Amino acid sequence: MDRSQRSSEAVSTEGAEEMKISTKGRYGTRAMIDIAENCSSGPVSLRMLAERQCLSLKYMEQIIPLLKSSGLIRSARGARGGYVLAKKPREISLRDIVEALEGAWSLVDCVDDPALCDRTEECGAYDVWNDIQAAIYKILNSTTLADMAARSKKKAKAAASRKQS
Amino acid sequence: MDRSQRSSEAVSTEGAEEMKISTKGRYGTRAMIDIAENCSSGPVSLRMLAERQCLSLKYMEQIIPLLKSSGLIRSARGARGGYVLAKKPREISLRDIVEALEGAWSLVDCVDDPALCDRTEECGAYDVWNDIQAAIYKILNSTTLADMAARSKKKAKAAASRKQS
DNA sequence: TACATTTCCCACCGCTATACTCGGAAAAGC
DNA sequence: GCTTTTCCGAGTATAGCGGTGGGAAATGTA
Repeated sequence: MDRSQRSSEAVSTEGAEEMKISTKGRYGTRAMIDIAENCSSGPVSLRMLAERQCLSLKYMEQIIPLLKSSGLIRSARGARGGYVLAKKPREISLRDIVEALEGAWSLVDCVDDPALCDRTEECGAYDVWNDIQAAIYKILNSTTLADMAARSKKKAKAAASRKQS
Repeated sequence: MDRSQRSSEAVSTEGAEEMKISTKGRYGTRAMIDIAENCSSGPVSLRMLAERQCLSLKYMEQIIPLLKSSGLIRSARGARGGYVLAKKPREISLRDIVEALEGAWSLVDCVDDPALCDRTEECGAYDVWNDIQAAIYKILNSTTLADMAARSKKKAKAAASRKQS
């Protein structure tokens, strides 16, 4: 039980964890924001990223490939290597990111594939699930990495000036 | 492998089940709609409900208590017993139902309890998670059981007339 | 050329939740 | 007294979550 190298956010183990964005999704988007903010001066290594974001390096090594295989980032191996964005921050939506990390997703299966449930024709709840999913996707689609990076920068600045005063 | 008594919707076992409304949530709301539609002529038994909705009786026996302990339905034991709504359909929101079934819920923990993550002050993603959660709750709050029951009835009628023609 | 850094790959692990099934007791109407 | 019903507590198989750990291969730098 070596607690000296505490990593990440102290995952809460107390009940009812269902229907959440997983750490994969959250850590991954944080990684994307971090890369967006730091890749202007060359590739960002996972070591630095994990340190800055206070995340487990080994765990990130597992998450990052998902972003790469979806074509959101590119990698450079070897010393001074790391990751860079594959597109402009404006052109990467949060939906791209979440979908890369958590897979194509639906709130309930029957919304995506009505064949799974022969009751959609008579189900009074179906429409609501559909509405909720649409609302989520609307936000996911309209939020870009550029938006989030800007927000992050703004917050950092605000925090800094608060410290100074 | 007794497949003679096929129940429910054939839970898909193929990957990526994360971040969904669970069967508890879905079956439970369907149960509520069914009770709303059928309790005018006396309590509805789980046997009938499960049959109509094509759900496992034994599984429902486990889900229904959640709705009862949250005060959404009342029970009558013994023969001719069953369940009735404890309030008017107008006064039961989908949020009440989902919360009874899945527990108090948040998309990501730090949205509900910022103490869990000391980075909310600088996290560029936090606001988005918050927005999404708000959008979901807006729909959950504004949808009532009466709405869903009405929709269900309308759909059933449409289906029937389609069959007739 | 040696070396440190970095991505990459694969295996393993404990834990918890999901989605059930099963058996039986207690209540209540007929 | 019999059947119908709720009620209660166990047990179970499977899979995902959230990691850790051990290396191999690439690639800049001294």
